[in-house]
Amino acid sequence: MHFEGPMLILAGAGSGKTRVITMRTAHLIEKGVKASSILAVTFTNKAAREMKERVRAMVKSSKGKPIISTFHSLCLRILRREIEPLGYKKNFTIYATSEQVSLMRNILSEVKFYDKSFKPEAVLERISRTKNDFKSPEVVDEDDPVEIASELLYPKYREALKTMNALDFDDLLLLTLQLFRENPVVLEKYREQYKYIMVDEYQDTNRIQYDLIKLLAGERGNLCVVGDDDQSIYGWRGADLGNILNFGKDFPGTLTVRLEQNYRSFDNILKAANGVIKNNEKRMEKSLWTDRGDGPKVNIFKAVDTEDEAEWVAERIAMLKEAKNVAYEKIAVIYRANIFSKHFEEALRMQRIPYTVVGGTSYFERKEVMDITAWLKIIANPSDGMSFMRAVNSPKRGLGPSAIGKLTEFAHANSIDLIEALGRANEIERLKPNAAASSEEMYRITRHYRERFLTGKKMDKTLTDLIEEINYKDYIIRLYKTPEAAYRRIENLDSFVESINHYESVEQDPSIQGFLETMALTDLIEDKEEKTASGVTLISFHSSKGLEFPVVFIAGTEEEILPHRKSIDAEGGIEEERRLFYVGITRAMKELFITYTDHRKRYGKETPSVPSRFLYEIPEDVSKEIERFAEMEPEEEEAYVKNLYEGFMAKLNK
DNA sequence: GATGTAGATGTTTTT
DNA sequence: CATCTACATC
Repeated sequence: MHFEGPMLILAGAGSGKTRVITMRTAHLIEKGVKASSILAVTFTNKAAREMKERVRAMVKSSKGKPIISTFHSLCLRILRREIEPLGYKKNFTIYATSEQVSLMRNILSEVKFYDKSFKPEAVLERISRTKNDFKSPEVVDEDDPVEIASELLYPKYREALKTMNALDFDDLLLLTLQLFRENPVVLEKYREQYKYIMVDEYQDTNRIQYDLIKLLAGERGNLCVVGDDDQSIYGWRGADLGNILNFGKDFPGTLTVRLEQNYRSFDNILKAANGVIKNNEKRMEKSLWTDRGDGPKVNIFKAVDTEDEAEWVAERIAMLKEAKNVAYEKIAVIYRANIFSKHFEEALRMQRIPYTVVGGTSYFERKEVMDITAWLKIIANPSDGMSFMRAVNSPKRGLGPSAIGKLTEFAHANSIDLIEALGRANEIERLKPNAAASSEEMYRITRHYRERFLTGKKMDKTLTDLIEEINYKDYIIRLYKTPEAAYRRIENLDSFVESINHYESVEQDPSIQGFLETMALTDLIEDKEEKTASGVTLISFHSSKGLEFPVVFIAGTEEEILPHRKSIDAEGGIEEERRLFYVGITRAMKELFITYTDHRKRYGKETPSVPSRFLYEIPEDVSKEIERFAEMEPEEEEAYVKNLYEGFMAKLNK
């Protein structure tokens, strides 16, 4: 019901965070606030989508729609309109991670810095941190060669992006901030537009996001943030816990509300979670409670090794299904690193239990999708050099390093982009006739499809024709030896064409650029997978945030895994790892199993495991260490033995 | 351009 | 141990 002025809602896990934001939005509109002057910012597309749906259900459509958007989409929308004073053109391209990597690789080899110790990824990570913390040059660690190199490489990287009229993810936020700082008139315009601002998952905001929000809220200070300091798990990505801890100081007159009632979990689970998280020093005192009753105790199981751990989890899942008829979809296995999924995949396959792995390679990181996207990108933004290099090589079209070198030189000398250089290939004297012909051919293709994408409809047909024209499918078939592999790739391509079709049908004003943006900012496969996902969920702690499952297994609760080896010495590392564990525990609604091993193979070597220090923080009266056969109902045991037998048979058959 | 191989490396990843 | 990558060799 809060109306104006700054507000902080400390919302514990399962306390109805999203509900609070949507209700307040509806309430504001009811009080006469214009819907379009309300801005709600989230981190994920999923959260934004969910919120949109809930608001739509609560607010009459005649009242208009509030702006509900992720940080990145919001900034993108602003930059599309306002970027020119910053020296970019409006048709800029967004570079995804892999494109950043190739660009950095180029830069490294150009500067002759190319020494194996300089991984483009490491340099980029460093640069990203510099961008996000606004880390000033004086704090450079002189002993760290990557840091020193990054100082040198950062300007080159920026410059390269700018000539290609491209932005990386960080730039979306950074340039928007720069725009607001340098351009009071523009800032004022957006301040007038967004009079009521809400931020979800505030504990995950980084420095830039904080500055952006603060600038937008301005004097008015109608800022309402929702978050849980105990669930801040993205410190390594620049999230600054200080943002939420100091909110009251930053915004005088803040009204703070704590939501401590949990509507998700049984009490024993909550007590375990509270017992763990209270050991953190850097937090705001709060304690979750529930009126749901105790529920079963938290089960802790010690497995012999990783294989045993995975098998036990799989058997236990089979048992839950058999004896209690728990649907697989209600069960999740949570682990520290994605690499651990394979153990569980194997064990579940053995038991013939269906599962879905969350995370891993995303859709637009797939080669075939990226190749075709590169063509679309040079069509939308001819300055995009990285995409040009990619397109020209997939499939190969008679333009090798030497021809491209000459083209680049020519483009540079005449201050034109590479596409234009292709069209004027006949003016380049040293270019071989074959290369010149290939150039003109490629020029013709890009021109032709640019024309069609700009004027015509049926983008999916145009795209299909483009794929045909460049003989892409033949190239894929040649590239992958087995027909199955090639087939899978072609299927992916078809679904890519399908997604452009879908895009065109839902968008009011579809364009090739709009499609590329949707692609860059949302994982196109997201919606699709959400509907088809079935079976047991295998997921990392990080990805599990925001989700809930009736039954949860937390695996690998050992020193050097949770807390992870690399975070033990890091500043604040242990506390963040503890929050990770806390997030995992609070995903469980009814039953929670926590496992660890006696010994496991590490880098090929058998090593004894040490139970995680966090295990000892779970109060004894809410947990129990269970034995293989212990605490089983008779029918459970029967099912268990039956499954054991079937699992054994499956192994034999395999 | 395909294939083989030594050598390095081993977290989390909202966009 | 398993996987990736850079580089050599055919």
